[in-house]
Amino acid sequence: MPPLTPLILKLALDTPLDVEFDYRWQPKSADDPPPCIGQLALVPFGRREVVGLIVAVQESSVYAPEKIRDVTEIRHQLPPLLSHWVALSRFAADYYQRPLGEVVVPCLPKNLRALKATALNAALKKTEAPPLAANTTASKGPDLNAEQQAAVGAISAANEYGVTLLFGVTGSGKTEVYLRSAEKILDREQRQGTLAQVLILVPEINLTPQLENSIRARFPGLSIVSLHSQLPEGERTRSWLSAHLGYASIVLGTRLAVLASMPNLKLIIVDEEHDPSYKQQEGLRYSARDLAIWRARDLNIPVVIGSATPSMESWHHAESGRYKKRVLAQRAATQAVLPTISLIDMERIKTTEGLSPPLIDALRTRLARGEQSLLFLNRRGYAPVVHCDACGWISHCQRCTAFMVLHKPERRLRCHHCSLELKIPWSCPTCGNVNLQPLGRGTQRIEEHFHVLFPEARVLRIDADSTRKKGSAQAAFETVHRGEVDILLGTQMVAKGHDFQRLTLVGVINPDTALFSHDYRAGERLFAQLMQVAGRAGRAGQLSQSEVLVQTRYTQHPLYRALIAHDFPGFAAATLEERSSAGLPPFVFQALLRAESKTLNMALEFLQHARELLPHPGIVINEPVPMTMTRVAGVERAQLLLESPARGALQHFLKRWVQELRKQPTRIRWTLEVDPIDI
DNA sequence: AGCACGCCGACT
DNA sequence: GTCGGCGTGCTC
Repeated sequence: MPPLTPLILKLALDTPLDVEFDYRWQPKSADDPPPCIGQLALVPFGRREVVGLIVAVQESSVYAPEKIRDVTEIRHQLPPLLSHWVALSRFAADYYQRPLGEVVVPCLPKNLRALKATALNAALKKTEAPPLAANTTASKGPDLNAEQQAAVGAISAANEYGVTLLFGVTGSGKTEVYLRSAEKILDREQRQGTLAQVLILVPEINLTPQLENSIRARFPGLSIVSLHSQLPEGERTRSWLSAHLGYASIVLGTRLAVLASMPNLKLIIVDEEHDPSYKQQEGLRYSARDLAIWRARDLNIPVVIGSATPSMESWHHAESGRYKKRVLAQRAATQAVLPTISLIDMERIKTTEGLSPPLIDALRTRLARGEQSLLFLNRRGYAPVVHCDACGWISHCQRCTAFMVLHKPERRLRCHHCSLELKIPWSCPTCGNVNLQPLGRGTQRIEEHFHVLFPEARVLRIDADSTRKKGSAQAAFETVHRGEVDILLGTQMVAKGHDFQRLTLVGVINPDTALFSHDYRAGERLFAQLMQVAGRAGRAGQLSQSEVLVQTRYTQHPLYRALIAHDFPGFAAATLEERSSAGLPPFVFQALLRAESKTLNMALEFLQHARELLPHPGIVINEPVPMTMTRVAGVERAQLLLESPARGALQHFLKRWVQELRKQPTRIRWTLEVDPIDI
């Protein structure tokens, strides 16, 4: 019998050390199946055991033989992750400057990286294969208009990589284009006898169940799974396995689903592509939209990104011809028309509790007609600050560079940035004055005033505070849909997704602060948010003309002029012009090094040191500066902005720079963010 | 990141 | 006399 020769396996493990670890695998018998790339393995690591991904199988190691430890177990029961998936993970790791193991291990469901394989085995048993002639026949959807048909035709005809930007106002039927394109591609592949899968990414978890139900109804013969972070662990494992085994024809998920293993992926759709929640803000700080596009290119398949208010990056690419642009200019429901948007000039008008007479009149009219109104104020709580008229005391948070917000129903002052919470002080902490004043207005204060103004109206407030309990947001929205609410009032939570059939008025209070933000993306976000909330009105069409009223002190501001004209292209052109002349993205590429420390000086000194660490031709490294919100929960924060007109040059520098930074002896926590969206 | 070892202050 | 603070060192 020939000697059984051992193999060396290289594993990616979930550790900040940016190396792959060598392990020995010794066959027990001649027919012991050898491990292969893409399989998971349990290995001893230091004093514990961990699950890692096999990224190479070799004959020998450069590492001293006595230091190499044996693999504990290969997870043969799980088919290997394919090279496309590993390539995607490797790209994400390189691009966002993290070790491969920190990408590939945490994105697997917990049951796959557990030390015992029992849960994995149970989930494998429970994950059902679909009937092997799967029925791709879709139930009949609504008729498409000419624009929709043209978009579906172009998307589904493509047999190769290409990015289509589907630019369509809310209600123009983008979802229908997604579903019809998916249907055509699944059908085409089935007729060719190949298996196909479609990945649909959406920004919000709470909008997923609705879309999931409508997709299920459309494709009764197909297996459809959803993937998002709030899924119970067992279900998440089964969904993931279903995608990985090729059983699920459609995977619907939030940003984390972009890293789902889908061996037969043929089409990717990214809905509301501009939405900031596609950007992961901790750990691996990736953009799911950007990774989706990379993935499509690697697989040579089409990708559709859709929005009524595309990101400047995507719009720029569409204008330059790099992406194909498809426009849906009309609302799809036959009688539905766009709402009229008007500005209320707050410079000239007297208000009561922040509400102008025209807005109050409009609300009164809707109440009389039995129609619904929505009031959008992106500020929760009763008042953002409490103030003492006598001595000037203001409700600062002790631990953050922020104010404590007054929450009247809870009788608390709350910091929205750390967990700090205090009883409302009965008198001024410095001078004893009992007459403390709430300054400014939040949703609670408007709600209180509505009860005075319209005692007969049914008012419902929806914000993070009113929906703390699990399922309460869902329940609140159902109340609105049942028509049991006359005036809906809320923060950005009410701006997304829901079609309110009886809604004919949208009021916007105090959107102006974003116009003067230090963050150059604030305008882009405000425009998107206002278009989105405006889109809540007039979806059904059978009621009277819908109206959007925006209270502002800057009626001549170009953003508002474009808004009332429903002119996103005009707004985008002006914004891109500004970005180009100011040298901002998408015309330059950025990275941000952030440092956290007990004192601001330590953070700034570390960044200054980092700045001088390496020569950096072609890359501008700005002065270290304190972050806008310098202190959060007692930690001081500063940042360093890097800019370059060349993405490749920036990437090349970051790689070497991070290697140097990791070597620095430091007690300072730092993070690097590539393509930051909050500056 | 974990997890251990190691050397100094306030408690049963 | 021990419990425990977090400094520093290592992980194939």
